[in-house]
Parts: sequence; C-alpha cells; structure tokens
Amino acid sequence: MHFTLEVALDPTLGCGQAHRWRKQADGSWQGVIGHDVVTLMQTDDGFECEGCTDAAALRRYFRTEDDLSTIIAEIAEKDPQVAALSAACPGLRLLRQPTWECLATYVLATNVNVKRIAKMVESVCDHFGTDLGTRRAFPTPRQILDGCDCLCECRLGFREGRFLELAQRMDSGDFRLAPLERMSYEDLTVQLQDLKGVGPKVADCVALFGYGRLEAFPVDVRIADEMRTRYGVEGNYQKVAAAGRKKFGRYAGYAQEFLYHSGFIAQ
DNA sequence: GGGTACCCTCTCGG
DNA sequence: ACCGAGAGGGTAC
Repeated sequence: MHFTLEVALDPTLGCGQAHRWRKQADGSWQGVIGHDVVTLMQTDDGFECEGCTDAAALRRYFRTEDDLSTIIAEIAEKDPQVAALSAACPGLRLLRQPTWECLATYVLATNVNVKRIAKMVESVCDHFGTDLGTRRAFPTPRQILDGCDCLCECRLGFREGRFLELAQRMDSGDFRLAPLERMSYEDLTVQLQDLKGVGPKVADCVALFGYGRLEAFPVDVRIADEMRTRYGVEGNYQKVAAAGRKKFGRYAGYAQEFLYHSGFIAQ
C-alpha cells in the first residue's frame, strides 16, 4: 500500500518519540501499529507500507492532517534558530500514538537512556502482548495484570510498581483516558499527574504524543540544555516549559521536536 | 520550591 | 580483559 505524505521516516521514527520502531538492514522501518506489524519503506513522495490492514489508523498515526509547511512557517516566523533547524530536517513529523501505550511507555522512560526505554517497552510487549507473529502488540492493562507474576522479568527497576499501579487503575476503571480527550491542555496535564510515575514532563509527553496537543512543550534534559544555550532560558520545569509554549505558540510541540532532533545529530 | 535516592543497564576509564 | 564509577526522555518524598 502506498502513502503519499510529506514525511522523512528516519527522523520521524528514529528520533525517540515512539519506541517500537526498528530500522532494518534494507533501510525500511518495522513497527507495530495497533495489531498490525508494519514495514515502511521511504519513497520520494511518502512511503510504501507492508502489513497494514487499516489505512485510516495509519493516517491517524502519522497525523496526516498536519500541514508541515503551514506549521513550520508559523514556528519559523517566531524564531530563526528553529527556522534553520526545520529547514535542515524536512519531513520530521509528530506522531499520534495510542494514549494508553504512550502513557505506559513514558512512565517507563524516567531516569534511563533512550536505548533502554525501547528495551523495557519491547520486554513488556514480549511478556504480555498479543502475539502478532514477528512482533507482539502493546499489552492491555488486563494482559499486564494477568501476567504480573513475571513482571520482574521485564527489569523495570523502581518503575515496576508504578507500571503495575497504572495498569490496575486503568483496568479497574478508576482512571479513564477517554474523557481526557475533551479537556483543555492545562486540565489534561493536571489530571495525568494524578497517576503515580507521571510528573510534569511525562504529562507533557502524553499530551503531545498521545493526545495530540501540539501546544505542549515537554522539557527533558536535552531540551532544557537547548533552551539554556540557545535562548538563555533556565529554571524549574514550569518556567522553561511555559517559556517554550509562549515563544512558539500553538505548534510549540513541533518546535520542541526540531530542537530535540538537533541534539540528536550533535550527539 | 529545592535537594536526593532510586532499580537497573550500559559505557567508559583505569 | 576486568572492574568500579558514572550517567541515563524524571518522579516521589
């Protein structure tokens, strides 16, 4: 199946916003979207997709409604450095990940290397997820609870308790993700932080990558570094994140992604 | 509001 | 080669 879309798969799938993509020897990307194991191959005008049974889900995942030229024009107009970064990295898109998967993976993404995040996520999928053949789906809360006796095999460290409690609250219905769709960005991030293991940074990541709130500006150590060296902005989380949102406006999340990716190249 | 410990793994310097 | 120290998409206390 062919998809026409302005996208560069390498930075989009490899920059760390989603954690289940693997680049293969032939240059294609293998990942799991819902219950499809898909293989994506870059073309001049988009990509070729193998294994996809739901084109609408794929379009949703890639946020095909985002017009990159419009978005980039807007954030570039606000800052010459982001203008240069976006020009240097054409086709970098934000993804829309399933909220549960996004939330659960970012709860695991604390105080570890990006490399190990992917390892933990894959381990959780391998232990509890539905078998899809070559890969497994991201597990549902119920699947995690059913197999929680062997959760320690996933080597989540101090995140294990948080991960388990998260699954319990979702499964019991004590915490529901769907109603958060209708909330404002501010209310959404406040609600998310009621969950153990979710602080301001994870809440912003889930708001951006899961709930598609493009105004979110998650600040991790790399973004904090970029904000300090490029713009002289430093301070606590709230201060830096608010500065990013104010500076870049409704598409601050895209600006964040370009800034993050610039550090990726430098590394 | 700021300072620390935190599970575990990988990396790096000796 | 082997080992100990350090760091790593932050959060809870």
